Order: sequence, then C-alpha cells, then structure tokens
Amino acid sequence: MANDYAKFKKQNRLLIETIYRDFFNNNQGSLKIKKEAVVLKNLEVIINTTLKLSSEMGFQSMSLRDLSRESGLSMGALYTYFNSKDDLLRIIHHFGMQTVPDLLTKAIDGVSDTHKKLSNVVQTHLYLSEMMQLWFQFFFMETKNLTQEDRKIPFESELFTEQIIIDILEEGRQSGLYSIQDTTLTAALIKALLQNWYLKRWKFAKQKISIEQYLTFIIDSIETLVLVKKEVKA
Amino acid sequence: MANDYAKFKKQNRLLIETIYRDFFNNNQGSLKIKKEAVVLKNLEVIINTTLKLSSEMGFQSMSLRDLSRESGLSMGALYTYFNSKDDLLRIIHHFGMQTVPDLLTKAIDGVSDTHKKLSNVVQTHLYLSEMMQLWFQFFFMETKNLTQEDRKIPFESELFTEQIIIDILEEGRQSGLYSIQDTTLTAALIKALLQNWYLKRWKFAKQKISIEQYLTFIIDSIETLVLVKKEVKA
DNA sequence: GTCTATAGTGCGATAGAC
DNA sequence: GTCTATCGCACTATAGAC
Repeated sequence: MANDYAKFKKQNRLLIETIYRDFFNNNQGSLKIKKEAVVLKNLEVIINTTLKLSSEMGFQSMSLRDLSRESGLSMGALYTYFNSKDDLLRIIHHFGMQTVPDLLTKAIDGVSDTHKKLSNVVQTHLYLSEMMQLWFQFFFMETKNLTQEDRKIPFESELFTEQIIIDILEEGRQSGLYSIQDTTLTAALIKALLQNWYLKRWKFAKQKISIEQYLTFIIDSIETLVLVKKEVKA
Repeated sequence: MANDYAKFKKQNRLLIETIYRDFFNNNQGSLKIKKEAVVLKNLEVIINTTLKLSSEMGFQSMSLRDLSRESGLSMGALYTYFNSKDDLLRIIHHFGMQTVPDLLTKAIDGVSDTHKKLSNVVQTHLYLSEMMQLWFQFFFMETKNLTQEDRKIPFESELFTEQIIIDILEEGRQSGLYSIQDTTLTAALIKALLQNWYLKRWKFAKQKISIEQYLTFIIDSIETLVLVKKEVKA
C-alpha cells in the first residue's frame, strides 16, 4: 500500500492532458488557433498559472496582467484562448469537473463486491484530489465567481459523487453487510473526510501526515462506522 | 434536545455585540468617531452587509460602492470606520475570531467528566458556527486576501481549537475511556465534521437536515469511533 | 458625523503591427 | 499566432461642503 499513490499517479499521468484535448475538440469551431499542439501547450501553461496564482491570492485578485507576466504570454495572446476573464473561470470549472465523475464511475465499474466498491471510490477520490490538488481547491473556492447558470456544474458534480456513495451504502445495508442509520448523512461524512484532505493540506504537511496514512485512517474510520459489528472488545 | 439550539442562541444573543465593543475599546484612540452608540450601530450595519455581500460574490468582488449602496452609508462615512478595504477585512477576522476560542474554553471550564467535555466542545462549536454562519464562512473563504502577517490569526485559531480536542482525547485515552490509535487525526476528523456543517449549508438545507439531527449524528459517529467497545452486535 | 464630487490608479479588453 | 500600445471604465481613497 505504501506506494499506491505513486502507482495511481503513473497510471493517470495523461489524465489532465485529456482535459485540454476535450476543450480543443469542443471549441474547434470558435477557436482562433487551429494547431492542436499549440493550443494544448499554451492552455496547459495558462491554466496551470491561473491555478497557481488563484491558490495564492484568489481568482478575482489575480489580474490578467499578473497572468500574462507569470505565464510568459502577452495580454493579446491570452485572449486568443478565452473570450473574457469569466470565460477562463468557466473553462476551468467546466472541463476540469468532468474528470471526477468519469474516474469514480470507472473505479467501481465491473466491481461486484460492495465494500471493495466503497474503498475504491474513497481511494480514487483521495488520490485524484492529491494529483489535481490545485484544481480541487479551485473548484471549491471559486464557485462564487461563476454566473448563476454555471454554478450548476459544481452543484451537480457534488450531488453526483454523493449519490455514488449513497448507492453503495444502500446496497451494503440491504445485503446485511452494513449497519447504517442514515445513508445520506453517512455519505456526507465520507465526502467531508475526502474534502478535508485537500482543504487542509497545509495542516497535514505541517504534521507530516502522508496521503497513505490519511487513506488508511479514513478507511478504518469508515469501516468502524458502517460495518456490522462482529467482535467484542474490552 | 429538540430546542437546544434555540436556547444557546438566546443565551448568547449579546455575543456578537461584544465583538463590536471590543473593536471600539481597542481603537478608541485612532477612531474618528467618539460616541460608542453610533460606532456600535454603524459597525454592525457595515459588517453585516460585508458578510452578506461576501457570501454572495466574495470579498474581492464586492466594491465599496456596493457596500455603500447596500449599507445605506456613503463612501465617506465608511472610511471613518476603517482606513482601507483591506483594513475592513482584517477587522472582521481579528475581532470575530477571538470569539471561538473564548466560547470553547468556557464550554469546558469546570467540567470534570472527559466525555462531557468533548460533547460540550462539539455542541458549542456547531451551535456557534450556526449562529455566526456568515462569519465562519467568511473566515474560511477570505483568508487568502489577508496579508501574510494577518494570516497568522486564522492559522493559530485552527490549531488552538484542534489542540483543545486533542487534549480531551488524550485525557480519555489515558483514563481508559477512549480507544484511539491517532489522536491528531481523530481531532482533525472531528473538526472536519464541524466545518462541514457551515461549508455545506445549501446541501443540508436541500436535504432538510436540521442542526439537531446533524449534532446527534456526529456525536453518535464520534462515540462509535472513540469509545471503548463494550457490547456485541450481530 | 456624514455627505457629494473628484483625483488618481489599475483594470479588462481590443486594434493593428509584425 | 503573438506582440505592443492604448481606450474607456470602475475602482479605492480623499478633500471640502454642510
């Protein structure tokens, strides 16, 4: 288990590139630049720089002049990849957030054992949030700045993920594997523990808690809470 | 237990006023306005409006023109209560955050039973975060906009609260009441569950989950995790 | 103690050269 | 496809009337 995250990272190293490719394919008509290689390269620089600056000062505080300076692209060049600052915000949310449900759905696809499904979802979510740390923090912190229409994206993403967990918990309850009073609240608890990892990275770094340690801890805690008790202690 | 929150709210209804009074007392020398009653009244309007607008659009996106319009005070009047927009941000963090450790410390003061201490801390924190909902959300979301120097305030507040919980858990472990592998991670888990309430209010409102229900649920979960097991089940 | 009017700055966005 | 130069606007902050 010690190098599981390294393995995950290696297996999914091309994941973020598919986000840029999706963006290119979906906007080929309206994009001013036609060469895929150029678009992918610059989009990566622009988005990485935006995520970095936003994590330091917030998206609103970041001026496009900051972004231009840090990314090495001129103001004019930036505007060939997005139509406005708000458009850039929308792009990051819209294309980034598709990755989460995709990967979680894949993680339980073909798995028949209920508890294996649950631990796969927890592990995949945790590892993905580590790999895309700045993305996840951005999703959480910058939702306010989206238009009301675009706020549906993170809203539905949260409920979709939660529903996956609820379904697994319900399945386990019905088969007699789990003993749960309230599946909705239990799913919310699991999500809170997952979210806690990427929202409080500074704290865990300070306390020298590794992602493997955190994973083991939350899996153990979840098991204590949901599994039917079989043993006596004390 | 059904109306415990109502009781807490009633008992602490003057709490927020003391925040404004502290501000007045600490800045009497430099403040341009000398009448306490005027300061308290306007400070309340200014801060409430700031918290409301920030919860909708974020502090950076809120212009002082917005604040002027919504609060009913002119731009000029606003600047007699703070020296700059950043100063307003600092004031809210600085004076608001003192309330949390104060109240938590009081909640365990004189209580000798370890587990009663723990449940008091959890209940007080949860109820306080409900009563000062917009404040807590503001603390969490707007830390980024503080100067590096002022960022110590939320930083130390988080660690102080966590230390209170760690101490109680450690006490329970040593007396044989609790069975805990890692007190630091367990305290972080408890904090995550508390934070989850005010960060995901929209979700719980949608699911019609009351604060009393949430309190019961997290207290039960924490007990399952930390108390030494005494019974068999299944 | 609060107002209106305005100075000064830096922003998002674009036009046109290369 | 990327650059520099610049437009017009909205912002923070303040001066001076009441």
